[in-house]
Amino acid sequence: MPSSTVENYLKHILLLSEGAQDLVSMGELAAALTVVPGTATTMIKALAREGYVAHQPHQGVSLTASGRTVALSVLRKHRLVETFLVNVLKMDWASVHAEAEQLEHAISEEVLDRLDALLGYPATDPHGDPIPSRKGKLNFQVYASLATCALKQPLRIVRITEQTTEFLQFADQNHLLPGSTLSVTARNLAAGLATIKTTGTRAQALSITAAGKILVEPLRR
Amino acid sequence: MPSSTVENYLKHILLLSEGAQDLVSMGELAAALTVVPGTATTMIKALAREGYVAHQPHQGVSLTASGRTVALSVLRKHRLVETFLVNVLKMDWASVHAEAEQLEHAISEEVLDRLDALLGYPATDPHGDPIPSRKGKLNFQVYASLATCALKQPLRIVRITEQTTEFLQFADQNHLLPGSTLSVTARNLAAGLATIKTTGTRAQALSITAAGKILVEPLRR
DNA sequence: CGCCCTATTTTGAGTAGTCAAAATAATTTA
DNA sequence: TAAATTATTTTGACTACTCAAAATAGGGCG
Repeated sequence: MPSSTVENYLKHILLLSEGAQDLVSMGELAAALTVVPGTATTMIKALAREGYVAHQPHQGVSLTASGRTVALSVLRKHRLVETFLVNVLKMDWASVHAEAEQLEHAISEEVLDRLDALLGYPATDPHGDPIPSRKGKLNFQVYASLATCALKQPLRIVRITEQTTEFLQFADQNHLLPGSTLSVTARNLAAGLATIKTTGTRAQALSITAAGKILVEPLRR
Repeated sequence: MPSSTVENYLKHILLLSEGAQDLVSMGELAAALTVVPGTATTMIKALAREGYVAHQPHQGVSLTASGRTVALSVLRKHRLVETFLVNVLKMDWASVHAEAEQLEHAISEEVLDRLDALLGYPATDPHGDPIPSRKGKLNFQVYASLATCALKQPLRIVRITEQTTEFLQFADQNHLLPGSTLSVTARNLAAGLATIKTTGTRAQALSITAAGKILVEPLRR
């Protein structure tokens, strides 16, 4: 049974390689785990010895099949726990990430399956992040973001790809939740700004960086 | 913030000193934690340095006020989690102990309070063990057991003081659950046996050891 | 092509927790 | 009271994880 440290390394490698399909560098991995780069290197060498990852020295790291299985199981736990905390315990959308970070390493598959049933087998967590299936299938879809989508088109928010309390609180206060509908009225790359208009509120400005973290799909496709 | 190892040491000291009010010996503590006695000694010296326990060398160990606070908080988490697993997730009465053993170290006070509310502020867990209050008050009551109670008196089971899966399954299969009513028809100390009669079933024999783990109160007092 | 900058890796050291086995203290028994 | 038994403590060593700082490797730029 992998330790929670090992689970964290594997989970973060999975998250960092989502989208970008090449190797995860020691630098970004160390930053994500808030350890110094040397620690990440040491740990990755140990994980490689145990068959969880493939390490190309000076290039980066990727998950093996066995590492991916572990990572997906942890991610499933994380996202189902978040869903439980919000939907059942009515906890604050923005604060459940830290809680789930702890619980994901302490919960058994047995408990998880019952939680899944209690929640009605949700496909995504409250932030719109897809929940891996019990068999380890991650329904990964490529969405446009508010930074890349077409202008003046009716959109629905499907996912917020940033879990910090600050960002989630900001999104909450500006009615930028999964399910909300809106459109991008203008975008100025030079100024780094996008202007959006949510249904029922007035137009507001948003940095391109923030806009890139909010994924959307065209309304009634 | 104490590590989960520290939490486990403190919790077990509390459990072992329940009832017996003198010091907890290194031997029983080490056995409860499944470590060798030398490990327990080393750890207890560290805990004493941090102010969680008072250590009388060669005598035993007891909790300080601060150690007791931590231990009660962990116990509260453990028992509320067990109650949740049984009452909400409908898990098996006999298997939830091991699950709670993990979760008790990963759950925050915030989550716990909401769980408490969801469960309707229960006073005991599914085994009849009292749940410490948020303020750290443990409603400790001295009950008779099937090994010590009066004969031929109508009784109600209030608590099972042994958490192993095997014992709980045995209790379950023989209708010896908290709330069940029964009476002890005979007892033979020499043979180490008690004969009990549960309402609606025929008489059955029980070892005095097992009987001592089932606490009861007289019916309609 | 060679130097420089940056990322990575290595080295040495520290913390938390554990065990095996030797040393010591306490208690029981004779 | 002394010897024997038993419990406890100490010692030395090991695993997992971490950091600080020195060494090294790549890639880009002049």
